[in-house]
Amino acid sequence: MSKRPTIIDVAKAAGVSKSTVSLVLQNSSSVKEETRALVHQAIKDTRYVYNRAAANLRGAGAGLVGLIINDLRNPYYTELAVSVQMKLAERGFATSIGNSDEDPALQEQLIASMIEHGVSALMIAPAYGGDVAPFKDIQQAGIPTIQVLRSTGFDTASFPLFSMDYDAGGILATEHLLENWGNNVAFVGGIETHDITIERKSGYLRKMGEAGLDPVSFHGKANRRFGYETALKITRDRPDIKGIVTFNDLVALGMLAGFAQAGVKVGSDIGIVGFDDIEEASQCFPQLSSVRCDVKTFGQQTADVLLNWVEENKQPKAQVRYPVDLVVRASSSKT
Amino acid sequence: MSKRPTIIDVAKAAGVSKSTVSLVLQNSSSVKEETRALVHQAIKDTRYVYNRAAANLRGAGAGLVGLIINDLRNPYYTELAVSVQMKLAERGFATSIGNSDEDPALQEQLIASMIEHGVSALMIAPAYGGDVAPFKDIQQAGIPTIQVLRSTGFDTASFPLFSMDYDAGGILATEHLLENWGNNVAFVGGIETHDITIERKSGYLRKMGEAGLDPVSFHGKANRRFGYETALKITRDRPDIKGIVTFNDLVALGMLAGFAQAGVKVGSDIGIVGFDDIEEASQCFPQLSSVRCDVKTFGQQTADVLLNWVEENKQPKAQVRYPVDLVVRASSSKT
DNA sequence: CTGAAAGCGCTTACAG
DNA sequence: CTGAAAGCGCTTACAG
Repeated sequence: MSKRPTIIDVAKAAGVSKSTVSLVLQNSSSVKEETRALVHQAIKDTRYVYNRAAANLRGAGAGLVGLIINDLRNPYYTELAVSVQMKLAERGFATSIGNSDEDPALQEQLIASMIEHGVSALMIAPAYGGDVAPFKDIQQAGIPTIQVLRSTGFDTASFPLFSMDYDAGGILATEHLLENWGNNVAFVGGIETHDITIERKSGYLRKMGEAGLDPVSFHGKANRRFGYETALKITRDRPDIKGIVTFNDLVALGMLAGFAQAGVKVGSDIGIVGFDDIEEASQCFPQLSSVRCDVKTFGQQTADVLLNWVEENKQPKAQVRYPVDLVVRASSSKT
Repeated sequence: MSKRPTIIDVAKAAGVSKSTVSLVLQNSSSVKEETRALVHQAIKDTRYVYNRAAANLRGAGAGLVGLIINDLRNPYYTELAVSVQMKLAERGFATSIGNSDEDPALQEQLIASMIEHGVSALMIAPAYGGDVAPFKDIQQAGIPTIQVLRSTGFDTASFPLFSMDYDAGGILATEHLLENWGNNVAFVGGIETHDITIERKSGYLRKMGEAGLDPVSFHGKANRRFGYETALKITRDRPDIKGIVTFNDLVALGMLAGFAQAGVKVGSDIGIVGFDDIEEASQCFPQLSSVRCDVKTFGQQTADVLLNWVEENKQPKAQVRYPVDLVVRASSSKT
């Protein structure tokens, strides 16, 4: 009741030395099956709980992985965080999480905190505009770290970048709209200078260029509100635009609301394709066509890669891009 | 480069003993200002990083708080998790997170993991149907723990319950619909047997009872899909229903899509009130009336209470309910 | 206000 | 296959 039992208590109860208990705890193969059973019974009897702080101090891994996300409220990143956390748990690791809220200063603080806590590895969807200093600290601490879903133009040799083939996604969306909704196709959403916007827009720009068409874009925060406002603006100022590729589904969903408000029928008056294919895309009205970025599978596999790096010292490739595809639904199917 | 510096290295650099360094690290008031400055300089020079594992082992708090959520993908809980995590970070605590995915077995595993990691406190939005065993373990480990947003009928003396006044919310929503949309008001969503469903429905049942009306309910998972399907079903089978209180906004948002699909105009043919007032409620079309449960403020304040429990040993009250109010928007304003 | 000493609960070579 | 011993990097009384 009073004190947490230690391996010494377990050792006494099992009638072995504490080293043996430690070995059993680590699933070492050099312990007789019989002894192992004895120890496990003693663990139950004493209600022993492993003390990771002590183990960690002595050099064992902390069994904790840090996950830092630029915007955890965005369902795309929520899904990433959940799939990563659940995969880590499956492999026996706890997850320390932090939302940097797109703020490099907060991100720096989170990184420092996680280093202090001795995380075994780090996965970061970075905020833009940060300093390199915290990354230097990570490097010095020797913590395996993967950047995900957003490039910051950062050293990918030390910090591999795992992302999606956004460029291909932009091509698919643009081709589809050009074929079905004529030449006036616009790109909506995303801060113009961010690398991820450049990536998600590149396919659109290329396709428009190849077709000899002038690209039109509306840049801004990648959220519902911006989509909503831009839908109203397009209705008012650019009724000639008939096809829209959005930076992400959130923007597209906001546009759905805006066009509904304005009385424009999406799917017959105008075609829209989102980006990410979050769950809601198939559950709104009209259902939203979207570039499917299967972030759940992405999260699981990337977590596996990171853990393999930790456990087997297998350093991943400097850059990996997962494929994407286009899911066509009512928002871009002429009725 | 090779080895992480320790307080001994810092002590050498500063020309003091390691005890003094430790004292400075803990902001003890019994160190001369001059010495303190010396030590801080040495910390910078040596690029020292505090080793929490060692501190923790010696009895200091881990500086880690565990957060276990039944459904982290639900935006209401995402917002809770984010606001809690950010408040904890502000107060110098890291957050270990786990999504139990409504699975009591997973929840049990997460609790075990967090106890192992020596969390200083725990906040749990519980899954239903769990065993008491893991809670016994928490109790034995003496970890301050608050249950949030969902009651499980569990011992609130040991595990205080912080939630919202759902009952009052149900009353507000029902009164509003009864006044504006006639007597045929239904309740939609939520698993019938869950305590939280009973709480969120209680105000509706009472108001209907007082008005001498028969309640009508459609129970099921609290998600968009169920809302969508129920909207189609109501259109087909119960066109007499003119007002709807939903279990949460997700269900209401699904109904918006379903009614749009069916050609029923929400806000003129039928009135809907959601529950939670997640951000999307004000960014969909038509905008959704909702019972506002300010989960962001709730999360921040509850995190503060939990940390005060940890740091000042102030045990919170057994049960606390935050007030809610009704936000009326287009979905229930007759046009 | 600061230093010397003990000890937190583990893991890791090293013997046997 | 198992035991005795050292030590990880801190904190905490206890002297001075």
